[in-house]
Amino acid sequence: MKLSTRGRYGLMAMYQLALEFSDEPISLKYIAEKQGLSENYLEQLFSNLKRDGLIQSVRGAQGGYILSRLPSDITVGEVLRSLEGTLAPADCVMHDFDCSKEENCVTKLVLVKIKNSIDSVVDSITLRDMVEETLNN
Amino acid sequence: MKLSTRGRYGLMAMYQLALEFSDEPISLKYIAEKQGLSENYLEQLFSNLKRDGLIQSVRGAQGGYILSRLPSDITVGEVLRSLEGTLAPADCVMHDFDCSKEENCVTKLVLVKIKNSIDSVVDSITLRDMVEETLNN
DNA sequence: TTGAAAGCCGACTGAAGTGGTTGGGATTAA
DNA sequence: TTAATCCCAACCACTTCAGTCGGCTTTCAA
Repeated sequence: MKLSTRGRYGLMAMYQLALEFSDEPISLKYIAEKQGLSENYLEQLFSNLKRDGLIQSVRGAQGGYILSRLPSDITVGEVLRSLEGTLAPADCVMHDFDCSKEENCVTKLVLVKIKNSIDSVVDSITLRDMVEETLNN
Repeated sequence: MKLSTRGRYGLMAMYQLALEFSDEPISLKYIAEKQGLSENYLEQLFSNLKRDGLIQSVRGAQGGYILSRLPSDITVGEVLRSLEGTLAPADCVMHDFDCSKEENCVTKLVLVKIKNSIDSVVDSITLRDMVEETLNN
């Protein structure tokens, strides 16, 4: 029931982008150093985030990445789902899943409750919230 | 962010024990058949559940397992933690973990919120709740 | 104009985790 | 005494994880 490093690292990186949000792109190298992560690995994660429209890239020297939207308009849930896939605790809780033993599966009801609870938390926190939480300390 | 089969299968098995709760032990073979699970695999899971005092075993022919407490007194959280370990979405959220970058880690605040949310859901559902949910359908 | 800085992309890899299986005990009711 | 049952440890194939590596392409700045 662990979040993989993809989700965690990606969130740390997105937080950094939010923290230094401006019209200037920020390089992967900088983010990796700032957060103590592998630049090459982060690259893979950013490809997901870009594909899902959460960040934009600027190629060439002095290039880097920028958030596609305001930090207040990007939720932790969007970031995690982009990197981890659905946050359902089991496949049978996903929309398009056809569970053969649909009836009689009380366990599924429990799993759905867990999923909803996770969703409601991560969708209620934005990158801006995270930034503000830093500033308050 | 998935629950492994350990947690899911174990919960299904415990549900079966709750459903047929009496003073007679129920054999692993029966549970495995009833829920469509591997008997040998379930065995491993039951060793955890027994170690953690959630079930008691009766050896020998006509033996099997019984819940150690009333279904209404065993929560889904206890079952899942016995099988999966802590339900924290990352190691840094566990009690005894010493995170080197303790400060400056906003991500951890988010992870803690996720953990608390999961805990409160699974600790609020008992095996009896699951049984009742079946009977209502 | 040319080199360095950056993003882009696909292949590869060692280590760990998952989801079991197998075999051989020890106990006990019938 | 035998079959049913729990107990235990080892093994295994497969997948996922957490990166690394090498070689592109694009673009700014000197």
